[in-house]
Amino acid sequence: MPELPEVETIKRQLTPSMVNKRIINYFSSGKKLRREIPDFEPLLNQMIVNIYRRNKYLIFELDNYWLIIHLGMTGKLIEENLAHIKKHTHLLLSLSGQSFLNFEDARRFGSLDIFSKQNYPEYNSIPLFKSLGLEPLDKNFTLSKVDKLLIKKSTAIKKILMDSNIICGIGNIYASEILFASKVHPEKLGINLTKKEIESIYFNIIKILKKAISLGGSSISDFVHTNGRKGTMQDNYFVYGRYKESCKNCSTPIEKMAQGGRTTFYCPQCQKMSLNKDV
DNA sequence: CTGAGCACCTGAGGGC
DNA sequence: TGCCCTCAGGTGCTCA
Repeated sequence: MPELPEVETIKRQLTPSMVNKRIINYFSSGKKLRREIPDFEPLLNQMIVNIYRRNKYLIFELDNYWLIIHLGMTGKLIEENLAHIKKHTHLLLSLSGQSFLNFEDARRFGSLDIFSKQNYPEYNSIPLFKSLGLEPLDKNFTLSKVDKLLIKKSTAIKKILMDSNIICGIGNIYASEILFASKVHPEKLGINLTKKEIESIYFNIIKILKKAISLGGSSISDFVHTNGRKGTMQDNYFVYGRYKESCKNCSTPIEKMAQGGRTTFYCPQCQKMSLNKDV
């Protein structure tokens, strides 16, 4: 479910209300998620110092630990005033100030991990983050770095955009939207992209992710904010989920195809496969 | 190195 | 009402 804008939205909503609160109790379903879940006992009496995001992971910095949450496809983090264990609650944190953080995940593709700060003083040294690529909203996400990464890959650009070891946080929705905005065919190989195409992709990554964040992310079926409300970026899609609907730019019916087991949406007119590399 | 296929799960929606 | 099928914002593994 959630891509960078959705996870960033959750981070921004949780930060003001959770930071400086103390974990005083917890409930764990004990069920296996993407991985076996850890023992949460060490979290007791830990203060939430800060909350970060890396790729699609939420990172809770505690006094002595890092609590790492991935929402998978259907994960939710809901703040509530009552302890309410629901059908798909996997972790319920009881916090000082009579508030509760409920992690629900129906499909269980998410993950919960704990690392000690003694072993990993900086969260970037945690194994989960070791091989991750560039953060699109960081200062060091530069055109020249993106150019160097894309131009050497003989892989379809859609798959490159979704590879978090190259660029972080772009999933199936935003990859399609970024390529439409950039007028690049999803199957064009990295090595065949022109300078102009790379530049356009670079700027549209930033523009579209920021726009999605400003709209509170996309709510298609599962994603909700920490208060249960929905984001509105889904009303602004140009291609995703618009198969056979007319292109908002040229009225051509939107096409879809499979790439790496995921559905890619594109406009066959606006995103023609240009074969020449240098124009 | 590359891509396709599949596996991990539950739930929603369509067709009959 | 029920069954069977397909599909879904993610990731990571095998195999050719």
